[in-house]
Amino acid sequence: MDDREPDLQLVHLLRAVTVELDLFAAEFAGLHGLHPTDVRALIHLLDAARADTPATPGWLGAQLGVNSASTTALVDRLERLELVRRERDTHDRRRVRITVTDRAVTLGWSFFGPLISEMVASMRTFDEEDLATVRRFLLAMRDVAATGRRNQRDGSAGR
Amino acid sequence: MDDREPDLQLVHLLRAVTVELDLFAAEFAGLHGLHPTDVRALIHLLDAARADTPATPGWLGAQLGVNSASTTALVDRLERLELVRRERDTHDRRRVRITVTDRAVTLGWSFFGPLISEMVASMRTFDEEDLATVRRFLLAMRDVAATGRRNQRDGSAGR
DNA sequence: GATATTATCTCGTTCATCGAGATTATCGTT
DNA sequence: AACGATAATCTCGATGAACGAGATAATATC
Repeated sequence: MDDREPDLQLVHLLRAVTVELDLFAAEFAGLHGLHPTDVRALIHLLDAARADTPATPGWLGAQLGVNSASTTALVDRLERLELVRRERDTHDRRRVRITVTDRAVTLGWSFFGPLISEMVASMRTFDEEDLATVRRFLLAMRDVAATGRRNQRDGSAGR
Repeated sequence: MDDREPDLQLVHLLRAVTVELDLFAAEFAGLHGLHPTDVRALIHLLDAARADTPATPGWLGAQLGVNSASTTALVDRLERLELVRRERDTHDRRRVRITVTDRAVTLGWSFFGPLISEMVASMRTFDEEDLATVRRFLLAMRDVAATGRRNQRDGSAGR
């Protein structure tokens, strides 16, 4: 907490935020008999539904960084809990479309709703220019992490 | 990605960053035969070492949100990999101090070093005032998440 | 010095995740 | 219009991370 370099302080602060959000999700998972991965999956699926992006097991597995066997088991779990449904794609019948149920939307809202509301409320203390700066910052950090991830994977394959 | 509410966009962007960082850690874990939890533990332990905060199994378990049995198993794993050592506290002999080895520091640096460097470099494109705004923002979001987590836990116990 | 509290660990069970490979559907070639 | 090649998903068996319940040991409290 007493980094000389002010920039390092920010790196750790960013990480502290991710730690808190992860713990928040884990707390929710435990309370509802879900596993952390289930919650992460739910987030991505709800996002996809809201953006009208078609979700498939393959896509979901890629989002979460788990292999195909685990993804099948994951979708099985969510289906058993009636949070998602599997539907064969009519155009490409190798594909399975994962759709979220109303129950999942309700559950997700009960979970994220209060948190999001609080966050938005907290953002009200920032003016437009500040928020634009923050957006620029977060976009930069996301890209650094995404690029770093690719480099890590590819670089290690090369040794 | 096309939220009407600009603030919601920022919430999702913040989450996108945490998703990327989690995937980065998972990637690293897989490459080194570690589990995601091991990596998370390592981060906290390296932080504690740098800040000279004494780390114990109980403290570590609280940081990660896992129970005492899992924490014991976790420390066993890390000890077997020679990333940490257990040392009985001389003053309170119920306590075990977890200290990181040089190997852990090296490993952690090889992992986070490049990412942190890239992040710091990217921060150079922001002036002092911008970074102060971002710091204020991240502190606010961290507190919202931390408070929300407590409310979630306490509120559900009350029903 | 008995009792309660705190910190860590042990045991047995459950189930998420993995690697390898099977299955089914589609695409491009000839 | 049959062919191997590629793609998407699923099955199987094995491994081990995480949990709950409770044991053990040291310290604090009365």
